Amino acid sequence: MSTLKKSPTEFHHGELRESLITAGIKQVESHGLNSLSLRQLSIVTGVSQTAAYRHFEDLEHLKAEVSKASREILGKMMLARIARIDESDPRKLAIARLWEAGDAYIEFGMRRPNLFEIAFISYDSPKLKPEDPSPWGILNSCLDELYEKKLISAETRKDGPLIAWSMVHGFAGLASQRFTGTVRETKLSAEIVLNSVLRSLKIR
Amino acid sequence: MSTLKKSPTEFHHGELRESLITAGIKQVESHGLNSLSLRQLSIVTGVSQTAAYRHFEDLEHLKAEVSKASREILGKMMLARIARIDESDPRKLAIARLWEAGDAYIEFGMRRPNLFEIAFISYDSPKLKPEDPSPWGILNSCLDELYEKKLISAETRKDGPLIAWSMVHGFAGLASQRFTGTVRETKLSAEIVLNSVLRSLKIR
DNA sequence: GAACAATGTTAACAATGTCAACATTAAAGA
DNA sequence: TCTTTAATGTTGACATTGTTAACATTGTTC
Repeated sequence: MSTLKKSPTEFHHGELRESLITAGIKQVESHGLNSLSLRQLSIVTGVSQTAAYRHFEDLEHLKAEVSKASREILGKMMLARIARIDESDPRKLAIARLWEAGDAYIEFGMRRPNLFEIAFISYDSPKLKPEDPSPWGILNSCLDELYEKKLISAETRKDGPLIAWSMVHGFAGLASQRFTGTVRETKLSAEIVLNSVLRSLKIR
Repeated sequence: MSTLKKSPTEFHHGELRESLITAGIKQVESHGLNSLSLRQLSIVTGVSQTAAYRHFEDLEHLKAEVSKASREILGKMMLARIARIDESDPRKLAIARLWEAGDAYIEFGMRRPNLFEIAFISYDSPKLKPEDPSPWGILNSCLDELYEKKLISAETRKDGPLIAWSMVHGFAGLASQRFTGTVRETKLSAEIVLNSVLRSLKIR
């Protein structure tokens, strides 16, 4: 277990900060946000109860880092879906990228609700620099591309991120809490929502 | 203080359950979700540390009730805004009702972010019956009215709740965390979002 | 190689969730 | 009315956790 190793010596772990965040992600994903504790995390990682305090000011800062890591996972999932698209028509490609990015966002909310929860819970108290690539950044790239390909207006380019993110984020949040019925229903609902996003952007 | 009184006798509080929920709302609103504790709540309410256990199975169940109470507050705010509308044209009235309901929802997220947070945090573990009137119910009433007035299609009546709620809920959540800049900007953004909802519903 | 910074450990305290045992009151049935 | 019982509240106790202080070990720098 990489989370258990202490390298290079037995005393110094070597990558404790990263291990703690990784263990935090695992813990939150499998047992929920409330189960996150500095002590248990330290022990699982193979160090003493208070070792984490050498890397995080307090529990809130640790949570903020796990939150950021969750958003990074989400960002990677979005990029992975975008990379998998097979489409030669540049216009269709631009639209497909927005669609897949949004669908990946929704899938993340459905499949990993606990990570989605911590990803977007008030995490700005301990100030963090925006991760790269962030979901917000990816969305803006998609809209940039749509604008370059003349598929949306300048005004829509300006308001689009707000509209698209609100809709997708809102649905993902509701779906992650099973507000929207079964998974099968949610799949269909996701299509409705994504189609509605495209309509809102008034794609030409 | 109603939360402190023990009636009718000194031993029995009389309305402890309601007092605890009310105190919980206050506590969450002013000091955040994490500050909620059974012990402190009991003491604030004027009873012993463990009195709350006669009314709530555990902390999670107490949270679920505070969550439900928060949604009820939101529902009342939406209804209050709807009731304040002065509009004689039935069609304009129906549209205004949806607008005001959505705007109240967004305002709730902005002005009372801590209540908004607990209102829509995974609260379904301890099963609860839907409160009355729920935000979801109010939204559906608005769409019913739009449909009766022939302002939206049957299909939109079906998909509308999902679309409208996703958009408004998503934006409210983002706004409650100041993702969208200053309050002034948020006011403008709210208009953009609500206009986008109306466009998505393809009002005739 | 010595001084210093970084990292990890141990011990301790307060706050909290929770349970068990007990006390008091209200409610219901004789 | 009186007794029994359920509902409600209290006290004491224990485990877990966040957090700090004091101390120990290791890596780094001059």
